[in-house]
Amino acid sequence: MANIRDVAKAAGVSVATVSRYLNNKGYISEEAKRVIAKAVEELNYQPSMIARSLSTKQSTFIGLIVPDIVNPFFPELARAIEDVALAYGYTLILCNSDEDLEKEINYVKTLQQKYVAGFIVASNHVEAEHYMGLDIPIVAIDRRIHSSIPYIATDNREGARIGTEHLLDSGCRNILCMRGPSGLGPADDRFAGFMDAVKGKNIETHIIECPFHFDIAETMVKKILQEVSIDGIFASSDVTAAGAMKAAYSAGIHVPNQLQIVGYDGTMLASQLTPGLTTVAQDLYRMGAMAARMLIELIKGQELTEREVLIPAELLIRQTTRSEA
Amino acid sequence: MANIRDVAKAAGVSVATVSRYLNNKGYISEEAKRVIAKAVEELNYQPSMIARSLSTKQSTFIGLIVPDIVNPFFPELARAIEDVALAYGYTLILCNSDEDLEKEINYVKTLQQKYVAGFIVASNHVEAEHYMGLDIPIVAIDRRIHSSIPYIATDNREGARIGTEHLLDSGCRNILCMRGPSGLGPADDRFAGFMDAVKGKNIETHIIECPFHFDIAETMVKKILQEVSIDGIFASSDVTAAGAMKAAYSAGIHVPNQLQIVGYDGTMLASQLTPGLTTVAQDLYRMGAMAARMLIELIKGQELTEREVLIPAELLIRQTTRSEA
DNA sequence: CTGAAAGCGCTAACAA
DNA sequence: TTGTTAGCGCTTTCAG
Repeated sequence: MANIRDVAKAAGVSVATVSRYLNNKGYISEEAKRVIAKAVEELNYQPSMIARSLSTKQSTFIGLIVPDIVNPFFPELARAIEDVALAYGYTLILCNSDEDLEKEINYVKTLQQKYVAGFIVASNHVEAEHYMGLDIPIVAIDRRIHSSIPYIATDNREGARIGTEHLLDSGCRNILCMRGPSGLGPADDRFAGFMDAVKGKNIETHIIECPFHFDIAETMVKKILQEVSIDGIFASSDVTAAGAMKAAYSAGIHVPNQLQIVGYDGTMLASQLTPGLTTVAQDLYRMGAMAARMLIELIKGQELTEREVLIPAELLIRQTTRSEA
Repeated sequence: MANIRDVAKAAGVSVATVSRYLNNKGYISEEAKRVIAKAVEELNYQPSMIARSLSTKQSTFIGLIVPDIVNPFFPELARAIEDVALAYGYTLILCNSDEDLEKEINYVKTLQQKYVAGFIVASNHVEAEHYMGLDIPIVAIDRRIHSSIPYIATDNREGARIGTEHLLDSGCRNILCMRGPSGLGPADDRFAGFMDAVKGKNIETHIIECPFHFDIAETMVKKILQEVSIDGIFASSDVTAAGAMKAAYSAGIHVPNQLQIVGYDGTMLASQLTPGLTTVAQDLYRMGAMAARMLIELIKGQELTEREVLIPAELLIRQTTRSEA
């Protein structure tokens, strides 16, 4: 591959001029532009980003750290981030942390060595010290990792309130809340939203804590259905809602006639289940795109107008609830 | 951040010696090793991969090009690739091509500028010329892009045969085959496998071509169910199978009592549907891991023992079929 | 076994 | 407006 010197030679100018041309910096005569453009074209020249990075100490890589891309929550996020990154000339590095602190720290180190321009992190380590002394811009997504780090998420509390209220409006009076792992920010917020909705309403509630896992959810709900009688379930994820649907099916309980269910997340899964799952949808794409935009502003040294942004959730009514009048 | 010169100075040796130490190259006295190790430790030194890349013209980035990471087929693949990449010291760059040739070409160019060590491509452009003159190792996954490019996929034909045969074994005699887009390698192969299974067996078959899209599948199947009478469906993806399940539900047709369905892919979706979807599972993780291993061998300049590998598919029997004796 | 020095390709003063 | 040149941090001959 041709390098900048070849281009300079071919165009009969110095490398400095070529560099200026490439970066639109400083004055260049029209004539110079012309010859350089021609040389670039002829040699099919493409500047080495590596050399540029070494020289400027900047790069066009963005590191995305997620627990596991296989979790259906993350691909859409990643997609959005990738889209805006691409638009701004950045490329995305994908890292799966498995919620493993050591792995995460390792990644941060590795990417630092590779001069990443910034990080977008969906992680939940409270002791996020390894991000602090980094002097690389960071944006936290979905989960707040530190007060000093800009953060963007869905308004989980309000979303859960809306979802639960829908259950109430649909006639449920005896509700099971499948809350997510306590200590996990979004799970706690959703649980709070659930409580907001039922408080003082003379509703009988049952609370279980259930990880975001299909099989476990199915098992837990199967057991619950034998023990108590309920007419509604608020699950704090689509996956656990799907587990609940299966448990109901096995128990011969008809959804939504005997039991109504609302999920949370608005993933594809919810729309592809039979019957279609009513769910509180997060605008994942918007969330990812916004995070990417924030990060890029940070990278460019701009001040953020908002350091914490909450994106509203939206109720998607489908067939697991019967919205009565 | 400290650089190699700082380390050399602190250790009282030359940078060359430090470099040798870092790369385990050439002879170094035990004494030198000791002092350098100490200096590295004290300065918390981490070599700059960028500088190293510039010098060696190699990098530790692997580019993964997929149509869309949101398609549930790809995350698991990406995960596997990332896992082995990480194990070998590489990091993964994620690229969504949207099946758009221009976008794909652009990515290839961009990553070339960033000195990627190799590509893993899941794409289906027959005119894959832009990959040819690249002198960067490439491995194709799921879809064959060129005879000169190593390729790894599931044995789709055999998988489809097994899935269809299961329908036959379960008593179906009147089968709808929802084949994928013709011209697409895997879709064609699966269709061929379906035909292999039914040929000469006095089975009534109906063939429709259906993109891998839930809503479209649902609509098409709804229509079919009104027109003809069938007792089995072979869908060539889980998503379309899910659409078929929903169509059956709307039509009041019981699955599996009146209609049996088998999907293809073995995604999470299949296991989370109610009833659980019988499906032909691809070992996506294995496929991805193997692709990554092949690529890394290529990067290291080794010869591949096999340039084309087919991974067997496995039938996962769940509740949408009634395996009779 | 070790060190000096010449690059890798590009950017950014500084001079002209 | 343009060119010269000194780095960026590391690798790699080539002498010693």
